[in-house]
Amino acid sequence: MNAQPPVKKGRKYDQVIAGAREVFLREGYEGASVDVIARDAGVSKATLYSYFPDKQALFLAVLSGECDIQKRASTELEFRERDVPQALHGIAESMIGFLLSETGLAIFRVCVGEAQRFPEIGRAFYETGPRMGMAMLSGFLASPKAQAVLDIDDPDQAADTFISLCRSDLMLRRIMGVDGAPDPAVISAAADEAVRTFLARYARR
Amino acid sequence: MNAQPPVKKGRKYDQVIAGAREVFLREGYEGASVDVIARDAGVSKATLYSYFPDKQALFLAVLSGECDIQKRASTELEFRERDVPQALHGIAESMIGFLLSETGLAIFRVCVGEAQRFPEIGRAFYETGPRMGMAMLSGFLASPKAQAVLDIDDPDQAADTFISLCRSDLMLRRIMGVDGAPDPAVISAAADEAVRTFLARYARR
DNA sequence: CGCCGACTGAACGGAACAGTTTACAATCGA
DNA sequence: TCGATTGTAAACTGTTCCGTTCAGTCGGCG
Repeated sequence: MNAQPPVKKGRKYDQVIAGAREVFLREGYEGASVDVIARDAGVSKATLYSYFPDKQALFLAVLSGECDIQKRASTELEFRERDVPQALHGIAESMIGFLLSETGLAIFRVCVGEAQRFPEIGRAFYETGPRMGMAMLSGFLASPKAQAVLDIDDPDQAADTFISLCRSDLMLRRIMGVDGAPDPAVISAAADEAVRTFLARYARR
Repeated sequence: MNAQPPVKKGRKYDQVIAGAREVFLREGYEGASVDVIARDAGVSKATLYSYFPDKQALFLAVLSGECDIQKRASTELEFRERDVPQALHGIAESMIGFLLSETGLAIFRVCVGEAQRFPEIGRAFYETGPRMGMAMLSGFLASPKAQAVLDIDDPDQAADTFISLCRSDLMLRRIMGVDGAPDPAVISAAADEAVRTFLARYARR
């Protein structure tokens, strides 16, 4: 996913990416037509094809950008709260919030749908998103500060458990279009529930 | 999803469905072409169109069938093990096994990809799959036998937690194509982990 | 000014696709 | 054996789509 666009000739590059992003995330790869992308980006098709050799390259460029965003979001998780349970609650809230956000869902949807056709996309999504988040969280769980309160042998396993608890029925209902946008109070309650279960398993006693 | 095919005229119906199933689950809705489906089903395109008015109806018929299968799988969960923790382990194993199976993944993938375009499919998947499984599990958790061992106020919430624990990083890696088919021992270990966390939260003490 | 690179709009070729039609063959009940 | 139902192969229609081409516009710069 590190293939830079061969040359960034002109000033409309960002515009093309933005339009493509919107259409691809809305329609998927097969569903998106290059004509629609060009129209949506406010750019002629000729211009679009001067930046990218074909539809697939454009798609990969868009997804690569989204993965970078995910990566940044993961590394910005805030562990420096006063209190370990509070820190966990904060992490759970921001994770759930991202998972249920329109953007987070759209990326997930497209990656699921296209991971077969473009294996590198599935890989890149996993590495920059869940894997990165897990690594961050695992690092925190292994820190002396966390270990003072938590009894964790396998931080990776524990991080997996924590994230799984965040990925609850709520997320499934959003993905499947059963629920609409979530109430912040609902997110907070879900985070609470996740932290309670996690502490029940891992709190020192 | 209850719209029956208008009439089941002839003997090739099942053949058509089988072919369509294979292609749709492999390629998604947009990716699947009717010509390929017909060829794959060993049937002429004219025959196909004598059973179904259009591609969309065929797609809905296939997914409707898959949902029925899911439903049956959910209702067949086995709760009558000697021991509650053993029962939970068995449930976790069969859930994880299904989630990671080629079939389970394919249905999930297609539903995620098409839930936008066909909202009723997202709904139907959720109701016949996760919702149904949750209801079964919730019923078990509320039963006197389980309540003797478990301290559960909100069985639905607890069922959600249990299922979330089953839907771990393992599933994500499968969906994203990072991992291949899972080793049964790995599934058993994941089930173990899920049950341990669940019991830590809900076991009476 | 005159030049040049970026961009446009529109058209086009060729392919794929959904769905229809037609002319013909297989199957089967009576 | 007959006739009706069911299926087939292949061509065909009309649309959509990707990717290319080209004549021409625009804005900046020497």
